[in-house]
Amino acid sequence: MKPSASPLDSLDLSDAGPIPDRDGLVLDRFLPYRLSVLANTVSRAIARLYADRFGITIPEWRVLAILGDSGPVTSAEIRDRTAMDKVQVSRAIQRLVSARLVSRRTDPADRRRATIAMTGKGNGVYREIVPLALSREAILLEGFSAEEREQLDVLLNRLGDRAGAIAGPSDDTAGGVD
Amino acid sequence: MKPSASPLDSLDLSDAGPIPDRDGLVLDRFLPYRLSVLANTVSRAIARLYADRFGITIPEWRVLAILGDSGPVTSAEIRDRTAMDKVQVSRAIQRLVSARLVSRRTDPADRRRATIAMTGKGNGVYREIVPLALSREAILLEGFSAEEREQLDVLLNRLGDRAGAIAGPSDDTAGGVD
DNA sequence: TCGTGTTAGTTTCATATGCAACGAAATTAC
DNA sequence: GTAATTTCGTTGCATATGAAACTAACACGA
Repeated sequence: MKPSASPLDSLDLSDAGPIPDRDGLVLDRFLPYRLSVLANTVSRAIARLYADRFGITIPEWRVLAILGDSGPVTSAEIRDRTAMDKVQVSRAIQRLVSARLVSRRTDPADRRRATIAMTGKGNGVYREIVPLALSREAILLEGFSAEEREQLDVLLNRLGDRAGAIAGPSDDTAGGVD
Repeated sequence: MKPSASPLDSLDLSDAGPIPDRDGLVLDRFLPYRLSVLANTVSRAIARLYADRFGITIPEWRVLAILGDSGPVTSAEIRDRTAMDKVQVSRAIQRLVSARLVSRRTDPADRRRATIAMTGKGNGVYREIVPLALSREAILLEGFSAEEREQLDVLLNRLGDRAGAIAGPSDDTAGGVD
C-alpha cells in the first residue's frame, strides 16, 4: 500500500497524490534506465584507469583503441566505428595530436580528409592501457561461465540491432501509441 | 610491472605502424564500450519521446519516474535510486519546480531536507510519458522470448553487482598491473 | 551554551557536449 | 568552365556536467 491520498498531500498547491500506478513503470526494471546506469558505472570505473595516469579522456581512449585495433583511419571511420559525434571525434583527435599521441596527415587524393595514425608514443600509451582495461573487463565478467558470456554477447548484439531500429527512424515520433 | 616494452615501442616518434595486436583489445568486443554505445543509443531514442513534447530532460524524467513509482521522496533518495549526481538531482528538481511539475516542501522535522512530490500537472505529464516509454522498451525487446528476457535480467543484475565491485574501491588504482 | 563535526542541498567554476553554422574541397549540373 | 550541391571536418555558442567549495541545519559532547 502506499500513503494514499492522505490529507497531507492536499496541503498546498495542486499536489495530487502520486498514485504509483502499478502495471506502470518501475524505474529499476526499466531496461533503458538499467542500461544507462550500468554503462555509466562501468565507464567511469574504466575511465579512472587512464584519466589519472595518462590524462586521457574517454573519447580519446576510444580513438586510440580504434587506431590500435585497425591502424590508420580517417576521422569519419572513427566516427562510424565508435558511434561518437563527429565533433567529439574531431576534438579528441586535436587533443591527441597536441599530446603527440597521434598524427594527422592530409590525404593528398582528397584534401578534405586526413588520415589519423598513432605515433610511437601513442602506441606506447595504448599498450599500457590495454592490459589495464582488459583486466577491468575481466573483473566485470568474473564469475560468468563461458555459456553466460556467450548469452550476454548474443543478447547485447540483438539489443544493439533493436536499438538501431528505434533510433534510426529519427523523426518517427512515437511507436503508434498516439 | 608492465607487459612487455617490446622493441617495437621504440621505433620512431612519428608514425609507427599500427600493429593490430591480436590477443589485444578489439573495441567492438570490449564490454564496457559495448554497454556504453548501446545505452547511449537507447537513451537518446527514449529521450526524444519527452524532450520534444514536454521539454523534459533525462534527469528530469528520472525524477518524475521515481516520484511516480514511489511517491514523495527526498532529494537524497532520488540520488540513491537513480545513481545520478546530487548536483544533477538538485538542478532537475529546480527545473521541475519552475515548470510546476513537482513541488518541494521543507521537512519541518529536519529543515535541511525537502520532500519532493509530484503536482497534478506533473502526474499528468508522467502518465503521458509512461506508455510511450514502455512502448519503446517493448520495441527494444521485440523478438526476445520470455526466457531470453529472463536471462537478460539476470545477466544485467550480475553485471550491476560486478560493476559496483570495480567502481566502489575508488582509490584502488589498478588491478595490480603496475 | 558554545564548539566541532556531519549531513542536505546549492552554487561556483572549469570543462564537456552537441547542434548548427561555417569554410574548404570535391562532385555534379548546366 | 562555372555555378550549385554535397561531403569532410572545424568552430561558435548555448547548454550540460561534475568536482569542490560553500551555506544551512542538525547532532553530539563538554
